[in-house]
Amino acid sequence: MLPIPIQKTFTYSVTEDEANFLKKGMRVAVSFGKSKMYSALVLNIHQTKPTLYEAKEIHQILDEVPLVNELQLKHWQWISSYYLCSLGDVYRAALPSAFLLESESVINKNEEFSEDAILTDDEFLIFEALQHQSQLTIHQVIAILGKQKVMPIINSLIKKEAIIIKEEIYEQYKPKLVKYVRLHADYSSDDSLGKLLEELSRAKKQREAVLGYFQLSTSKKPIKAKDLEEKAKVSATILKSLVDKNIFEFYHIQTDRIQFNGDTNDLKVLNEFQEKALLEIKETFKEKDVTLLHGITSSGKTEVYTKLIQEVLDQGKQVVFLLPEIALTTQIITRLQFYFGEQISVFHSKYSMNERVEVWNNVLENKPKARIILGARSSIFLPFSNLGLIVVDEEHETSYKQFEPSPRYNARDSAIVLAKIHKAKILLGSATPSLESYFNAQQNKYGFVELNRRHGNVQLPKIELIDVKEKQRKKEMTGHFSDRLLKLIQEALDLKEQVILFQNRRGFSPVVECNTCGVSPECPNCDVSLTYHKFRHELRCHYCNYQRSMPNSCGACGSNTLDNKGFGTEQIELELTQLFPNHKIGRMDLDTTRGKYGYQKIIGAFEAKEIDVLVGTQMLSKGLDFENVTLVGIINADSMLNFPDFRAHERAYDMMVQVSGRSGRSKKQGNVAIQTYNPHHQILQQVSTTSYAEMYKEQLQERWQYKYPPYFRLIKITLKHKDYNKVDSGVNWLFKALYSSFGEHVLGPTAPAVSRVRNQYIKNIVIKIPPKQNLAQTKKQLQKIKNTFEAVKDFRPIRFITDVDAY
DNA sequence: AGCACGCCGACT
DNA sequence: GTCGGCGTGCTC
Repeated sequence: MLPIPIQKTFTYSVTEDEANFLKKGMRVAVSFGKSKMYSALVLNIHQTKPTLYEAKEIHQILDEVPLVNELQLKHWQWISSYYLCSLGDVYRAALPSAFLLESESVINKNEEFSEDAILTDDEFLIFEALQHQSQLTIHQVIAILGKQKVMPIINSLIKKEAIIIKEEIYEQYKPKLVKYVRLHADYSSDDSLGKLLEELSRAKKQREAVLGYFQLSTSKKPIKAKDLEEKAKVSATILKSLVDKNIFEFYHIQTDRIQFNGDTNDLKVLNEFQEKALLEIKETFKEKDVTLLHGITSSGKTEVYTKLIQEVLDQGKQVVFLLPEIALTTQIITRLQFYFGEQISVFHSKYSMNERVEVWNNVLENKPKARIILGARSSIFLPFSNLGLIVVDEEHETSYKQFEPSPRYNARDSAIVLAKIHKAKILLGSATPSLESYFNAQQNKYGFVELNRRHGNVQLPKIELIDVKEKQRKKEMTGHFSDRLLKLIQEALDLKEQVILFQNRRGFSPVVECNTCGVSPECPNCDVSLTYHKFRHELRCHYCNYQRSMPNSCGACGSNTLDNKGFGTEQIELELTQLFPNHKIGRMDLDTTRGKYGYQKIIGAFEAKEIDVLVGTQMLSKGLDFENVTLVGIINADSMLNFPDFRAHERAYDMMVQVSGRSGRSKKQGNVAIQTYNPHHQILQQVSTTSYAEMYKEQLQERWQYKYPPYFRLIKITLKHKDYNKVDSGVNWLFKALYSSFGEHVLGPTAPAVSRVRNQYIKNIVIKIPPKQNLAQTKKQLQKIKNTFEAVKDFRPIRFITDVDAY
């Protein structure tokens, strides 16, 4: 199997010795195509010689033991067939990139060559460069010649025997070595110490280093060079000179990059409701593999998880704890480490390549320090061998679904399959379960447990709807704030409590519009208007990251009457600094949380009460736990409700209930203020009374009526190409073909809200699959149609994206 | 996916 | 005349 999006697998030949050594799941380096080298994964070892071609030999075996086990391969196979992508796609997504080494061609000069005269100018240039540098990569050659097409020149040089080309692969993973110090064997006896110190009587610093060494050595642990330097306050040079004098010697030990230092504590005692929930979960697990835990915000789900995890650990099994977003790991990891200490490893995309390799290896070897994996969706690809439990926290989160690139898998659903493969149990937890999961629980497919008492018996927050239209009429709005919301903020601040304000849109104002001609500046690559970001005084496209400085006058009519319409987090932040000049305002959105520690910095500052009011996008809603927050304000609820998506209402409900849940988590009852133009909207009413069941019932009925999940399955097909006409004719052809197979359940073709992104035109078709229709069969049929589509040469350049369960 | 081969436009 | 565009086909 190769890490490229091709359906086929390839057969290579191995020697008998190699065949005896190789096992399924090991990687082998193979050349593929003209020059490329890939790390392929062994899927099968057989003796059937291919008839139509000569199998190439493998280049090298890369692993001592299989890197991927058979359970994983089974899981990958399922993902590939369910989500309609190639196995190669899954392989690529599953392994840390360090394992997927690719080759690069390098050229060396042929020492025997001397007839420079027969070389052309370009060829000579390269040959010249090789006199100074023993080796050149293709990229370097491109840079030297300043042109793209270099292969003909290189080929010609090879032909003239001036250079030699070879493929070089790099082992990308570098183990981290820590330098340790020990005393040279000559000084091992006790009486030699005095002698040694005497010898060094004139080298003060070196003496200190030796003394420091003896102080540290009392603990009998190996001594790190760094620790000694610190302890004795000496530099690395001093140590080096002692090594040169054969007094010390250095040695290295390979260590993991991520280490936990700290104590562990006993699990918290559960309150009676948590205890009851735990018992119920265990009860459901006797019959069901999947159980849904519906626990209202701040009900202490995490404590229930920890008990369950402990029991699985006691059976010697592995545990996965899935989180929708890395933003959450910071808080949860601290909480779980509090109990489980170094048994936890964390795994997500912001970890470096090397760190991920280490976690992978620790799981593969079933090391004690990787018994619990806490991580984002990609954690389901780790090489577990005896999984006992998977916890999917915030199960309703849409970020469990990957959209780009392929495989477009849902980690929650894939985890359910993974659990089944391991015969493990899986617990889905949420305060606002997804309709699909709740439906499955109601249908008795999943076990179902509720936890509806808040921790410490704090009451759910008081939710208040504020009618913005009314407030505007009465002239009681200051900017985007109603007098009521301002009063609540002031009250909270007076009590030295913290406030969270939620505005689901980043930037300053989404639309800049000319008041004279009504034209707004648009992105040259995408079909959207640009968003104004005040901080850098520029316009930015949120789809392709195009940016330009804010123009002074309208590009269409030239008048300087450009005005901001709508608003985002940045503007709210600005208004607040003006309204509350004596308080610290913070902002948390995509723009302020870039980088590995972006989240941590802001969350940390807020926890440390360095920030009084935190303005943010939906990031804020995700399970963060701040004990001093007593007010949550939703600036504009309507933008969430008027989203053209069948899940808009469900999501709006989730989001509002989740943000509300950030208020009043520890001692006193919190407040929530929701500003809206439409306070009678049923979803807002349901939010204000936290009536999940009512929302569920109503939404479910709509789903049935309009043929949506959980009743109907959805497959979305997206076509992309830079030529509009091409996409258009392609999509029409495709629609006809699909229609003749699936009839009225094919919807489209439609252009998405943003119909052009990065200069590519986009068209969608959605296939709805009725409950009775066979899924596998449907996918097969779809695959067939796709093949026919791609056989039309006019359509071939169109990107064809299939997204199963596109929600 | 990546890469070579092959056929057409605008430039040293 | 060639450089470089991308359409087409193939990779064990």
